[in-house]
Amino acid sequence: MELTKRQNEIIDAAVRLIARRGIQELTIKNLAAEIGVTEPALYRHFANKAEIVRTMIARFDEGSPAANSRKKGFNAIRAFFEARVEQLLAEPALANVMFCEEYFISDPEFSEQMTAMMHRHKAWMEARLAEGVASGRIRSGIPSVTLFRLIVGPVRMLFKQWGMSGMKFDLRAESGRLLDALELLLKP
Amino acid sequence: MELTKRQNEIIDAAVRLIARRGIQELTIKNLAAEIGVTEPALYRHFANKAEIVRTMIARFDEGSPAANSRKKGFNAIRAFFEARVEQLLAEPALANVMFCEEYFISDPEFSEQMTAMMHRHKAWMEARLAEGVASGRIRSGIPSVTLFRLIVGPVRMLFKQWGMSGMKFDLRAESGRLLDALELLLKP
Amino acid sequence: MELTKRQNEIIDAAVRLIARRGIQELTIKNLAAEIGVTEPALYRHFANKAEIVRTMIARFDEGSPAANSRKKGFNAIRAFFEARVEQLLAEPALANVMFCEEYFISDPEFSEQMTAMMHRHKAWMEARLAEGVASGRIRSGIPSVTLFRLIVGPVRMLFKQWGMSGMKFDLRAESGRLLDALELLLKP
Amino acid sequence: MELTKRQNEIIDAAVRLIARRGIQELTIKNLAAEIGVTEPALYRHFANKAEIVRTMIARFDEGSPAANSRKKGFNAIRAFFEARVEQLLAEPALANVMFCEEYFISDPEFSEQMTAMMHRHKAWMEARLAEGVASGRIRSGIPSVTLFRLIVGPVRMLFKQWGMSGMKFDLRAESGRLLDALELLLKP
DNA sequence: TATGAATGAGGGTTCATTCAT
DNA sequence: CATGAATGAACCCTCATTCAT
Repeated sequence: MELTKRQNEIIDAAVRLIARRGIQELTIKNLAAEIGVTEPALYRHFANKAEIVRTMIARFDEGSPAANSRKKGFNAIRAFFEARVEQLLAEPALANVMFCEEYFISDPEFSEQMTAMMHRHKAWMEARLAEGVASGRIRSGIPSVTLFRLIVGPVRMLFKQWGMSGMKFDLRAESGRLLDALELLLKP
Repeated sequence: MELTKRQNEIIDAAVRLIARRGIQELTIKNLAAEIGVTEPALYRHFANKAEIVRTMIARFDEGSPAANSRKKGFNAIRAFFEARVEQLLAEPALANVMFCEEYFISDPEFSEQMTAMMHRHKAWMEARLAEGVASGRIRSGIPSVTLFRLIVGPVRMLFKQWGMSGMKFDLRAESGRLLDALELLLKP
Repeated sequence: MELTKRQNEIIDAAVRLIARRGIQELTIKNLAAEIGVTEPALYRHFANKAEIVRTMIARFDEGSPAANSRKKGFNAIRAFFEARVEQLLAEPALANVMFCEEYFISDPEFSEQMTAMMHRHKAWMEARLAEGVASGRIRSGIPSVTLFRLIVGPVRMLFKQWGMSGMKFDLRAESGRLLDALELLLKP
Repeated sequence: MELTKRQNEIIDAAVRLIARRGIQELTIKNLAAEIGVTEPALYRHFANKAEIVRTMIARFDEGSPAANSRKKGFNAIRAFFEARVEQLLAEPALANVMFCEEYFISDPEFSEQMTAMMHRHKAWMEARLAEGVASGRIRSGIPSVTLFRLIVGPVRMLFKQWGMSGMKFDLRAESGRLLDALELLLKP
């Protein structure tokens, strides 16, 4: 995804706006004011509001950890989430963006994009889980979709709580505890 | 919470609307149309839109499992979630309502209400977890907040996936598998 | 077509607006101002601007001369146009409305409506022309579509000139001369 | 009228745009896109949009038949319209441009230009009609303005129908029939 | 209890045009 | 000669809400 400087500025402003004031305040007017231009100016850089939001989601996903790591099994999963934690600490506003999905459910284009993203993540994670099971580091006998939920569910909840709490607790420490517990529980 | 017949009708309609068309479509106009009255009619029964939403959330929580069960430890937690599953199967539209929290983050009154609800649930669950640890049926050594996330995170994710998938999979079976897995993993 | 009092007021205002300031000035804002209400008020009475324009055209056509006259042949045609002249004299603003067709060409719904109207008029007139030919009062040998153009073309041009001139000449007298000439020329 | 190559390109694009998508779609943005330049580029060649439209109308009129023909009376008129037919067949897009007059009624500058054009045509045609009456080939007794309408009205209607029908009928044949009929009817 | 009519505020978007580069 | 970026004004339309009836 190639974005111009201005496009990135706009996406940044959108993220800030959502973080500070909630998704409902993400209006073209507020966005323009946040950057210091008039509303029509935004339309030189994006065709419409939907495109801004879609780009925001895509850019967020692109900042996603490289899957070409050499790690395997649970270690790869841990690395994935640790990278996500660093991403959030670097740009805390993202925490609130992560959970706007429901807002866009009615828009089929968003739904499609979000579903595609989710499926990609799920496929990747199930591959890592399979590696773990194969190498005897992760229990067998639990359906892979259940395993996926057991891991991703708590992590998402943690990220969300951190965002909703106003980043008031130590995300790195808490996510460390959570991943340790997960690793422990999943051992055969 | 005492609601008149008409008030309940309105809340029902709101739930249906969110379920079918998403939170963005919950407008006074659509709500009135859904019931078959004009917009001002709604203001005879609720002071404003915020009150409708607040009442909806509260009513949803009220349908929450009785805490006065005689069960203890993980059994109580399992019973809690099984009751939630039955509630969802009885009124599937609720699945999509459960996850509108973000939408209301910016409104301090909603935030307060939601936070209070969450804290109540958390306190109750930590008490049950403590019982489980005491009776030796649940591992010790994991911080209670982490335990809470490990349990509630996956269940919430399951409910959400069910709602977003259009109720396309067998919720009772999947939640059974999830709770079995959780019980297994949490055993010392 | 049943229109409420307010709907008729709105259509009247639209006609006045077009007459005085041209089709380009027919905006929701101007229309609302012309009636003395705010813009959203219009949307209680019409779904959108297109519906206003479509209703305007339809109402204009409805004021069209009764086809159930007992007259036959050219006499019926003459009566038709004389009635149109009286309609225009009674509401001169209509003259400018008659010729906005091009403006709406791009909108398929308008096109359809206009085409249907035109076809109806044409069918009626060709029937009258056939009567005239049968009774020997109108020359035979000229294709009916050509005859139609020979009659309607000049009349439309007259109406348009009257509108564009700011109603500055005696429409009744000029249309009398035109119809006399037409009758004379068409005689065998 | 001296136009640069680029100016002619712009006018051509304007004509195409109106022909294909209607007068409402003649925007600076669409015009620039049609040529493949950016919007400000157009302002190197024309002072503003009004000038583009005015030039378009003027160029259309310039392509008008030479009045210095040696023909007289109805023959001259027939030649005039036959030349117009050939002009339209050569550049069919013009058909839709011919009838945008109403759109510009509100603009006094356009009105003036259009009125001047019309008056010129009318004066020329009345001179030809007078020749015809003098030589006994055209009936006398019909006011010249009425005669003008009787001739120009049907022809304009034919051109317009051809444009609106998407050039779907044989314009040359139909105009031949129309002119034949006119000549026949106008004979003393 | 409900309605018809209205409103102020604001939504996203497009317009012709300008200006520095 | 053309562009990228921007703008003021205006567009149509929807929002939650009010008020007289």
